[in-house]
Parts: sequence; C-alpha cells; structure tokens
Amino acid sequence: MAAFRDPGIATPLTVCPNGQSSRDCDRCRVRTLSLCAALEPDELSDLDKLARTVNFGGRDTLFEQDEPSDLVFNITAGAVRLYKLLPDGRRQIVGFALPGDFLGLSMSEKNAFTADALTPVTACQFSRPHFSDFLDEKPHLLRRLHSMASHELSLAQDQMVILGRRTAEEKVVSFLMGLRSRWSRINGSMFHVPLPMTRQDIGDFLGLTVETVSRMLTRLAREKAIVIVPDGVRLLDIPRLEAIAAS
Amino acid sequence: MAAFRDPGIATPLTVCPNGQSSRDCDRCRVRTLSLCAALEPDELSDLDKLARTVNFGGRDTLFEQDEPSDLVFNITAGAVRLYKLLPDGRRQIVGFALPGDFLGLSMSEKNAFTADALTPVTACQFSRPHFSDFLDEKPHLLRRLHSMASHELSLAQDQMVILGRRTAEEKVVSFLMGLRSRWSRINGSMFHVPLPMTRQDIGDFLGLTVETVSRMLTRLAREKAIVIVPDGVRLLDIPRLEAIAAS
DNA sequence: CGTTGGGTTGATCGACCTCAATAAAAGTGG
DNA sequence: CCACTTTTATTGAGGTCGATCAACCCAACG
Repeated sequence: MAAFRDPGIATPLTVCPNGQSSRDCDRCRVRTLSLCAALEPDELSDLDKLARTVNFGGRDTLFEQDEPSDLVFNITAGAVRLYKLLPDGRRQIVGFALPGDFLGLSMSEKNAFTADALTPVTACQFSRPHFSDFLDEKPHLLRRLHSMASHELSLAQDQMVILGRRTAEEKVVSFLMGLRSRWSRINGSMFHVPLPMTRQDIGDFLGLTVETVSRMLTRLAREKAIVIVPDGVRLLDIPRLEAIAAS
Repeated sequence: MAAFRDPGIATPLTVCPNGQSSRDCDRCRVRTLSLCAALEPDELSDLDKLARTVNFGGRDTLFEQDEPSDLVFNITAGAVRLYKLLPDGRRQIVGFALPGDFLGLSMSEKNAFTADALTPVTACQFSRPHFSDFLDEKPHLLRRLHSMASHELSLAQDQMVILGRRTAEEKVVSFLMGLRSRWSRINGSMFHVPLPMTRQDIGDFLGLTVETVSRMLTRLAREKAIVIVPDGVRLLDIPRLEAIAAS
C-alpha cells in the first residue's frame, strides 16, 4: 500500500488547512467529474471563494456518524471509506468516495455515517450553511446535486441487490468491476484496479468476512481471472468477470 | 389478505385514469406527508392541473425496470413493491412505497426498478417532462424533492446495514419496526402493522427465503413478542423488539 | 369440489463463518 | 541498518445459520 501512504503529507487528526494556495480549479483534474462541472467560470470562482483546500492523512476522520454535519466536501485526491457501526461493533461500509465524489448530499442535521481517509486525501471543504446559501442562488447547481444524489441512490440500490441476493464470488467480482468503472472515469486505466482499502473493508462492504474475501480473490487469481498485485488487482479475463457479475 | 384485494376496483394492466373527478388536494390525507407539502395553495392548484388521478388493481404494474421513465407518481392510497430482477430470476426488493411516497425521484432516463401494486393503489400521475418543467419554476419544490431523495438514500444505507450485517431475526424485527414507524405517520396506529406483501416479498426485501421469514415470525409469536393477525402483525413486546432491532 | 397461491413446519445440506496458525508487510525504535 | 511489534493477508479445519427440499395446511375461487 506504499503508493497510498505518504508520511510526508500526513496531517494532524482534524482538519488541516493548507490555505488557498494549492487550489486551482482550472487545473483540477476532477472538475469535469464533480459537482463543479455544473458551474459557469464566474460561478466557479464565486464557489471557489467559499472553499478551503484541506488535506487528511491516512486514517484521519473527515466526519463522524451522528455528529452535526456542518461541513461538506468535494474529494479531489485520495480515497475515503464511509461506514455505519452497530452498537456491538459490527460494521457496514456504505460506500467508498473517490476523487470527484461529493460528501454531504444528505441535507440532514446529523451525519448518517463516519467518513475516514484510506489514503492521504485532498478535498475542497465548505461550511454547510455557506454552501446551502450558494445553492439557493444557483438552481442548476441544486439540480446537479439532486442528480448526483439520485445516482448515489441508484448505486445504493444496486448494492442492495449485491448484499441480498448474490453469492460470495459474485459479490467480490461485482465489487471489482464496479470499482474498475469508477477508477476508469478518473484515471482511464482499464485493467489495473487500485484497492486502497483492506480485505476487511471489502468484507464489510460486501457483507462477508475477511477470510472469504481473501479466499475468493486467491481463487480468482488461481483461475487466472485476475492477478493480485501490490495495492490492487489486475483484471485478466474481463469477459469471464463480466459474466460472473451479471450472472 | 382479503382486505387488500378488491376485485371491484381491479383495472387493466396499464394506466387506468379515473379522470380528475376523484381528486381533491384539500382533502388528501397524505398531502402533508408528501411532496405537495412544499407548495403554497396557488402552486398546489397549478401542480394539480398537471396531475391525473390513476387507479391500479393489485398486481398491476406501474412501470417496469429498464423502460423509459416518462411518468412519475405520488402514491395516495395502497402499497407498491419496488424490485430489481437478476437475469437468472433472483429478485431483490429495494423498497415498498406507501401513501405519501413519491416514485420518480431518480431523474434518470430508464427506470431503475419495476414497481407493481400489492393492493389496489391510487396515485397522482404526472408526465415527467411536465413535472420537470414545473420543477424548474419552483426551486423550493426541487429542494423538497432533493430532501426526499436524501431521505431515501439514508433509508437505502440503513437497509445495506440490515442486509449485510444482521441476522435473520434482526432482519425481520428491523423490518417490522421500520414499517411500523412508516405506517404510524400515515394512520397513526402504533401496534398494528399491516403487511400487504407476502412472506416471499419480505424475504426478497431482507435477503432471506420465505421459510426463514415464516420461521422467524412464528418464533417471535411463540415468544409473545408479536401476534400474527390477518393481513399483518400486532406488536406486543415493543421494548424487546427495539432491543433486537438496535442490537 | 379440484385447483391454486400463500403459509407453515420438518429434515437435511452446504455456503459461509469461526477459530486458529502462519506468513508477509509495514511501521518503530535502537 | 537490524530487531521488534503491529497490522494485514492467507490458508486450513471444523461448526453453524440459513438455504434447500419436501410435505402439508388452509382459504379463496372457478
């Protein structure tokens, strides 16, 4: 996982502002993928004035379940895991946020889940009230936000199918294929799938144990459908993987 | 389930308009729960002009997965099941729509799931383009829609926890408690939980088989936590049920 | 009536979990 | 740089929860 952990960028446990110095929307590699794509240049610069570039080190918490949600984030680099905990410690990961993803769609008072960094993360941070005011002035930004929320809802429903009706092998393959299509929007690569999360995280996302995830991955590797590489997997037999994922 | 199936109101398989005659927003029992609550009286009457009251008989299809989504619905009576099918026939129910619920939050070209009536259903139906145009003129309606979508997303994430990390008993109890709180907003009753869906439907919602659902319900009944009544259950030992659902 | 769809119950099976050991990798401090 | 600990991943053996398979009940209905 060396590629994802850079101690040089590690930060304190809470928000660590880097100042406005390092942000430049024009050069932002995920601008066209993110919420900002809905904005005209002048609007973008208005929104930019509200933003603050923040960095998080691996394992840092962006925000915590049940706490007041007074910040929203647009992730520009790194990966974030989003999860809910049951009182007895069982954990369900409800999603992974990648560059271009927006955290704070929910419009509710309290955070529905905890978000913490899997790798060093860079994000544009907004105060929710300021962001909300800005939203009031830009109906098309609200439409874009709503369409992103709809998309999230659709992904959540797909995940419900995976959790409720798929076998362990299908779960793992669907996960890899889903992540592949998300990464390919970001870095274009079609075969290498970075896995910044642990096997435990994958298990907690798919409703499986670590051991089962590991067994399925090694089986897929033994059958030459994938190769396990440092920090991820390489997909070899895409047709076969698609067949498993589609069932 | 006799109470839910009234052959007298059964309709053809597709949309069966009853005309505007039977709609009266002022007397609508779910207006304050639904999307319409965001509107001023004059706006409501504008929206009303776009609406068409439609009735469906039990088992009728409102719309089908992967087909163009050119209609949206506001359910005013009855219950609807929303599900996705895998190619091999496995089914995942992603939700049940009750009076006050809005179908068509998704803003995508194709329906993400099939919706069919569990009981005779009445709904306000809108053409999506007309509804979308109306939305453009009323930003606060869009905000309301977005907040409903956020709520749906939150429910979907809760369901992910249930599907991924809960035992069969916890699943069934969480389901009953969740349905109870939704029904209580509609009809205020606190102990009787109508179950317009079959055991199979409950299983397909919770990622269980019919047999397991049946066994869990009879076990809860044997332990005097619930009573199974025609068309639903009556909750007896609420503290115990809450303890199971919370874990 | 016989039929059909839904529900319950029992016996058996198996996919995945649990527990345990080991290995490999990454951080820590000298 | 090397010892040391901690975290993560893999692999095996055995156990269990829920699935599967099968029988049966019951109400609705033509």
